[in-house]
Amino acid sequence: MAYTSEYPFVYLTADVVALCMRPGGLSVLLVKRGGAPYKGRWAFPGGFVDEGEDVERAARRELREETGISTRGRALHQLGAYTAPRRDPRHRVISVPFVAVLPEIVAPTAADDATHAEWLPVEELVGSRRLAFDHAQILADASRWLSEALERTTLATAFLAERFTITELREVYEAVWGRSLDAGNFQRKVTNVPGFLEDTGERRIGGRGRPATLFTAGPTSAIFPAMSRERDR
Amino acid sequence: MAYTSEYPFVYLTADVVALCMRPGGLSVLLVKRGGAPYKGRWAFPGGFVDEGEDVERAARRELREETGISTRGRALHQLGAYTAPRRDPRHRVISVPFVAVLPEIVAPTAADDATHAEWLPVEELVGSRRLAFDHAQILADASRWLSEALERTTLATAFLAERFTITELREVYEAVWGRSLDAGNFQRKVTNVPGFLEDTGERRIGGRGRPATLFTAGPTSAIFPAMSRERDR
DNA sequence: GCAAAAGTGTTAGTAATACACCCATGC
DNA sequence: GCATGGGTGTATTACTAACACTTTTGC
Repeated sequence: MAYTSEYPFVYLTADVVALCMRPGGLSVLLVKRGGAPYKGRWAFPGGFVDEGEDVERAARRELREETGISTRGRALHQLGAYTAPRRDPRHRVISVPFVAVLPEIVAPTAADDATHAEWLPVEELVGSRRLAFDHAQILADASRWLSEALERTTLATAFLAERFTITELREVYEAVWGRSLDAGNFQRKVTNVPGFLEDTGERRIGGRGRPATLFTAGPTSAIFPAMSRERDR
Repeated sequence: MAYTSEYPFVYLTADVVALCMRPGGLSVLLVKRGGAPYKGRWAFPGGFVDEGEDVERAARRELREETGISTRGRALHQLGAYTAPRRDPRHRVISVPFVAVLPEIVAPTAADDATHAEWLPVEELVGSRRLAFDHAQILADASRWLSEALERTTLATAFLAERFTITELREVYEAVWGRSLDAGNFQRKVTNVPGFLEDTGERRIGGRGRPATLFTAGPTSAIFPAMSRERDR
């Protein structure tokens, strides 16, 4: 099938910046490129949007096809659009990346086209030249967006299993913000936001020290007043 | 000139949501569409991005061509990308809108293709069906973005002339947030943010009451702690 | 008992709110 | 003087930050 046009056009791709917490810290799901351009570099799962296909749907489809990971029931956040004329050396390709926050569960499966997918720590990638296209910039923008989202929304719970402790929640904040938080003050803050956390009445057993209460995410998505990240900027 | 492709493609447009303060409140610059689709409805200035052209540059160019208004030296903020498959009934066209905040100076000139441009109050447009394409959604998103930007950044000064009074600045906040603010507390807040306002030493003459001090915008772009918009959400 | 982790109490400091009140101008 | 709008003072309340302290478990 061939397409013709009297005017200049562009190709449209959807990418997924999938994030989760792993022992090495905040990590992002990447696939190693098997072909040109940027062969051998890492890139976000993603690909061309089909004719008539919704961009967010395309992002979910590409993630599933390339890594086997499903985002059913999870919100994706559109980061914007990356449109620089030469970001892809072959054609003008514009990318609409979506951020997906996932709990640490699923290992990616072998990809469909002989590439392979892996979780890599965000911290090791930001300054490096290991990412293809403008994906280092997209990752930096995703990271900044996430930091700000954690201030005003309850998104941090999306990194955790259905039931979690307040310490696990605090560790998400500490990993994303790159600083330690006072455990006592954090406890008080999050439990005083109505609808943020729901007490299950159960305790986590088996750890050292006093058993922690298990919570589930509540119905609220906004945190007011915001979690405070720093005194000055 | 004709273009061919073996894969589905899209057209890329850049639009400008130009905002300014007018007697009727926060207003947006619109052009009346002279042709199909949506003939007779209002739309943001904008149009197709040229081959190899930067999207932001295209936005500035289209605004200038259609309304005569220059955005030299002013920051544009990319709102994201609007990509729904049927947002334009003719072809798949994706729009990258940019928000421009302008002082109340320039009346738009006659447009280049027999359409005409006008400033219309945002408040009258949000619920109405007077806008073409998905521009009502884009305007709502721009309005929300602006409200949030005024909390954390010094963007409000971009609505004002080079020299302005604190009351004029407060009126910007009141118009965007749709609520009145305590004049005394507002005064204290903005003057205590280092680098927000710079005292020119001059006074506004000719008004009623005590003459107000004239300020210029300072070098700071972030406000910390943020301006508070409301107690609860 | 002791270490470890969860969770509470306490105090000080900072900022937002409400509103009273003084200041400087035109008329 | 009086009205008008600019600007400051002050008390209250809300939240954050620092950190001491208590609770509850495993060993």
